[in-house]
Amino acid sequence: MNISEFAKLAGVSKSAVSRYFNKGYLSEEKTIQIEKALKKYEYQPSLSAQTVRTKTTKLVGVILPKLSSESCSRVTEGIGQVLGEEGYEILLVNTANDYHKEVKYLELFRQNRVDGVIFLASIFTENHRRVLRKMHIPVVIVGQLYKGFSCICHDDFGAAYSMTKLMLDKGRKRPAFLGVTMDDEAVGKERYRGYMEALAEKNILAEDHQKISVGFQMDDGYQGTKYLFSQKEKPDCLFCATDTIALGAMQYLNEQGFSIPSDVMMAAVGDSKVGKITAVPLTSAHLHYKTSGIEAARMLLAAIRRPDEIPRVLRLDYTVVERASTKGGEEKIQE
Amino acid sequence: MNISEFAKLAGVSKSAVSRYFNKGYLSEEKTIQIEKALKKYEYQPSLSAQTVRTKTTKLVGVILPKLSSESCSRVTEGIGQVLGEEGYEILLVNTANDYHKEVKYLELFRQNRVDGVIFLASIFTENHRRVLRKMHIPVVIVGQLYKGFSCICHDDFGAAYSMTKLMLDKGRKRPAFLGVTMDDEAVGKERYRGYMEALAEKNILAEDHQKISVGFQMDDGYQGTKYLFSQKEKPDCLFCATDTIALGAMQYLNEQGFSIPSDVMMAAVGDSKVGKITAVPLTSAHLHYKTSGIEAARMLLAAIRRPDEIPRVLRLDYTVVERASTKGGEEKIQE
DNA sequence: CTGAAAGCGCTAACAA
DNA sequence: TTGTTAGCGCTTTCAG
Repeated sequence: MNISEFAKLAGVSKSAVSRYFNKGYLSEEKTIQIEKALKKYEYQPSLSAQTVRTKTTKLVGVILPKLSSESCSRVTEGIGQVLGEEGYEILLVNTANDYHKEVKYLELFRQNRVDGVIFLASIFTENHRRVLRKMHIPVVIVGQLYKGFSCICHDDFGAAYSMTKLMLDKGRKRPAFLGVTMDDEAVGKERYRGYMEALAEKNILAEDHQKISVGFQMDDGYQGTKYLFSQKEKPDCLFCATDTIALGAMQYLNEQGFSIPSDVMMAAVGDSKVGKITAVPLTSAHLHYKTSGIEAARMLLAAIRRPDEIPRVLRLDYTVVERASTKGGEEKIQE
Repeated sequence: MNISEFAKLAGVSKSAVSRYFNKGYLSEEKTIQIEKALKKYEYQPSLSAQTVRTKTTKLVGVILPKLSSESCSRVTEGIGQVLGEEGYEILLVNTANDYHKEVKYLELFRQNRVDGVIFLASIFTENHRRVLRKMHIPVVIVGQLYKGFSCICHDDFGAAYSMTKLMLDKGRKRPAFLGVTMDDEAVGKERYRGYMEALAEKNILAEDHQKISVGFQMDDGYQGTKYLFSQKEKPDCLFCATDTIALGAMQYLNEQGFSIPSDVMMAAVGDSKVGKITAVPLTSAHLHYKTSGIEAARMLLAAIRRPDEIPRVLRLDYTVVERASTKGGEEKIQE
């Protein structure tokens, strides 16, 4: 049923019906008439027809690299919460870590599909920059800092710094670093910088064989740790860029009979669910993923409503969550 | 830029442009003309205007109870994969376990928002039934069997049966059951039935105090186990309806000094990532979540293309994954 | 094969 | 306040 048909049934004009749904001027009499008809015929305006006229879709595109990752799904959960309250819906695309697809979907959204885009970013290429510059709808980037755009990011530097310092403050002298590609500014570079800063403060030198970059999977952490512990001087504490990587590291250390935290202290960033349930619970910097989603949605909505707003950056703080992997190992040092 | 403007720029008629994008009859000459203009002006047809005319949105609504749950995100991943290949996109709504919202979104989709709906279901109420009956677009239900609708589901009965039998076959005599609400047909009722069937085969009686229904969280598993082990006769094996619940159970058993599997064998259903990394890895029935998403998307697409197709049900098999929580505990019995 | 023209269902400017 | 009317950008007859 369309608006004309329904208007006739309700005994009012098309405009009255339109005004009813758009909260325009309407006498109580007609309002009641329409409401009565509504119960009888259950008419609903066509969103696409509305879109053709108003140029707004009430849709927000969300681009993410991987849905079945705890951090991404929590961010998306936050986004959905805010958007839902405001009558917007999520158009979700999962790029499965394919940067090619990221650009493709960005271009797709550039049509008239959505009113704005939230982009859970990992790595930026020249292609990203080019297509992002050409977007004529608001975009908010989550998880990375990208000059010239509105961003919600975490304090990756601070989180890594605190985690490393926590271990060094307990007397550990031979730290090792398990990170990810430096192409990832936030998780790769910033967390590396934080680690290095903590070492510098204690005048500890970080030699190349005490650092390694690996992939994001558990097994990458396993292999990386194997490498780090194949050196003649064994590390006495290990910083991991993510919890997942730390899990792999733990597995290797367990297999080799190292005890955590007495032989090797461990700390990571992310504070995912899994870190809490390992045999030795993992010390980690909690990142407020859901909050980042909530704030991203708010920021985007604001930008949609006043399109000439200048870009802004919101950096969310982290929370140190100390668990057994760095606790009570101090004595060992005193031996 | 709209089609008229672009057509003028390209030196052809609106219809020619429309035909170009819809693969209608068009001479090579005009095709080339349009392609040349396309490079220069980067015109893209408006999807909403297309929708007004064609009544198809190229959008599929996905309703799920919780995004940050491994099973849901894996299903959604599967859905996205198939849909992406076919040029459809996902309109995602997260109901946060609010059945009220499920119905609300179902109604929302009933407008002209989407071409079809995939519904990751948990509990069915009379409201669900009512609104589902009134949908005039195809719907596929995932994870539950619901008479009269197309469904993709798992063999919950079989999975629970196999897991329980696995433990009983190793000589365990005092099983206990940690399940969820019977309102959930699949996870609650079916897995309970599977458990009971395995017991019946061995002529083991299941007394009320050896069974309990709890929530879906880890702590619910913890509390439930506390109850089960507060009885005078301690169970020697424990079936859990989900891995998450089993994790909570493990935590309690560890704290109480029970050893797994020698004192208590454990098995669950779901085979989530976390079960692999616990101190004692968890035996579980692997459910093919991603596959269920893939098949749901395929089924929905088929229904969209031939709307008078009759409903069908696809039941996916499970895979037994035996890990340490049921291994090597046999000796204990022989004592 | 092509273009003109009608119309999808809606909103908004306008005059009443 | 209200109804009439002119489009929004597109697809799809229809006649050529």
